[in-house]
Amino acid sequence: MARDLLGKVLVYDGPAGRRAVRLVEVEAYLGASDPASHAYRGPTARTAPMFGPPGRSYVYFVYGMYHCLNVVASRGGVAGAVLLRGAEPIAGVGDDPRALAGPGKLARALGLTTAQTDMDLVRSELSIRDASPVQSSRVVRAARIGLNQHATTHKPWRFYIRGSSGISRP
DNA sequence: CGAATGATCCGA
DNA sequence: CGGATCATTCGA
Repeated sequence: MARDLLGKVLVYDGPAGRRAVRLVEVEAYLGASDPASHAYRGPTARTAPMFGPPGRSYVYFVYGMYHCLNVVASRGGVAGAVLLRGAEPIAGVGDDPRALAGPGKLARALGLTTAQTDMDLVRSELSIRDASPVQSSRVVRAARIGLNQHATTHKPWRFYIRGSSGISRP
């Protein structure tokens, strides 16, 4: 579940060395039942990772200048992914959480591009590691951000840690 | 092919 | 609120 990614540590051992952050904001996207999902209209070359096994990365390029990182998390055999939207600095990304507040900024701070799509997030240079669970009382559940009206489901599939400074929008 | 569009961000 | 800026997708 998307919510369970909160508090976990994302590590990228890239060309610039180790970069690590603590996830504080995520959004869930389903497949055919979710008009806002890239998997809504079936598989394409770009969205192929979303239809593969869970626990891998799906990175896409948008607006001609930003990359966004997702964790593939199919639900009962149905395509799905979790968009990583915000984090707090741990190592190698400076010390300003605002530089990690937003999916485009997060991917940029880590140095991720579509070259890092479809990677094994358990055992590769891009990985997610367990951390102590975040208390439910610290988690806020809300509507997702940035979707056009038609794709908006109004379902509360955005999760973030209350009070964190690495959040894109309170 | 050509055109429209977008899970964003920044600055005015 | 609009501009930047281009890979991807869809229709002809």
